[in-house]
Amino acid sequence: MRVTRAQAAENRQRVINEASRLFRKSGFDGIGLKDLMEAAGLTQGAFYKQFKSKEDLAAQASRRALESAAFRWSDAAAANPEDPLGAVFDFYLSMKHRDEVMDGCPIVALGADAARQSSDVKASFEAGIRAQLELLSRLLGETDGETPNEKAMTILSTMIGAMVLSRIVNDERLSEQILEAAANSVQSVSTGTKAQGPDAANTVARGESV
Amino acid sequence: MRVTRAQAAENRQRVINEASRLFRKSGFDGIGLKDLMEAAGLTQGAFYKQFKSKEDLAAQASRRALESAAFRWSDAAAANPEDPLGAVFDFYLSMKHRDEVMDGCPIVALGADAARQSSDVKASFEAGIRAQLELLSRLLGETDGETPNEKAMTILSTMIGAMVLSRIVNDERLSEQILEAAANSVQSVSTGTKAQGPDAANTVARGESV
DNA sequence: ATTATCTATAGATCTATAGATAATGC
DNA sequence: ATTATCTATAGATCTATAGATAATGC
Repeated sequence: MRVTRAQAAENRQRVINEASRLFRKSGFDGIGLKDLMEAAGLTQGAFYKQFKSKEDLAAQASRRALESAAFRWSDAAAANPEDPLGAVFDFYLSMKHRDEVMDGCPIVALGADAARQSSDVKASFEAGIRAQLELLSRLLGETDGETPNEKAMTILSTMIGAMVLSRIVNDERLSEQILEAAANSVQSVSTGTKAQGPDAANTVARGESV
Repeated sequence: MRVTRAQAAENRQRVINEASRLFRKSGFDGIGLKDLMEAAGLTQGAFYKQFKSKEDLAAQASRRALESAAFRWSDAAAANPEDPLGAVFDFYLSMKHRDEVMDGCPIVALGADAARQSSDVKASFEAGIRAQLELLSRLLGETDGETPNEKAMTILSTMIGAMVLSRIVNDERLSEQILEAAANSVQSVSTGTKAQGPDAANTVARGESV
């Protein structure tokens, strides 16, 4: 039954990865150790050789989720060198992102939960939030030393709030409108221009050619 | 043991009120029926004469929480007829609000949870969100018929996102900066002016005299 | 010899139901 | 007679631990 040290380390990573997805889907309290371990192909009994407690896993999984989010952000930015910032907004504020809770932004999926968790979990989130603020600041061209940048904080707040709202409401149309309004807003905040009419601004926010 | 019909109705309201607070504090999955009923001075056994299920109570309590939030918004607006919108921002984006989870904005406290709940719970939230959007639109003087208003959606997103973020991070200073950045932003979006320097804008956002 | 994982289980807690009780409401 | 609440409990599930097992690592 025992496996190699390398295999055990790999198993541990798989548990953390699955947990980072399943916690986002169900909340920290919405899924048990049995299901978390089974998702990684193990049984519940193996849990406590790898983790101190469920809370410990929550902190590890949160860190992983936020690292994964950082990758998605920089991937999106890298995919469009013309307008990296617009690409980040475009991907983040999309219906696709709204519908993929398990792989989407952990701040949206677990934000309310995280505020109630241990300081370790919150530390995982804080590190991820700082990373996103720094990326935004850099793309805004406002690395004025005094990080975190105010404009970046505003933009991140708008993005997260919009995604939270768009996931709560039943009305598909309202959900989409909220995302579009946020896209227009962050776009105009980032360019320093005043918001245009919905249609024009929306086109810009979506990165389509004019 | 039986009580009058009026008393029973009152008991029911007390359960809903307590639940609306305790769910915000602990999440829908973070508190059980036993504790919810005891908070209202009853025992667990009385629950199912009043509610169909825990999920049913979650929907009722969500509605109550959002109604209560609506009152706080209009109270804040009414308290400052000179600048009702600024008063709403001021109260919402305050450290006090950040620290009073049980009586604070349910969208922030339960947003991530609500997205996973039944359609009934989401309907409770959606109604409350629409009410807040309408109040914001009205205060913005943009009741252009086509509700919900885009500016209102952006402002609400920013407020909610900022509060979510400010509650997650351990660092008190960062937490406060996020709220201040959001206050500056929503203030400048609502007045249509471009954001000023942090200090000046902050003064305005806080409603202090210049 | 050590140990990663397994099966099994302890003890607590969760939602929901059943039946008793005592007061209301007719 | 009806019923709001109570006590008690069923049955499921949760976190965490204990001891067995079988393979690794020395």
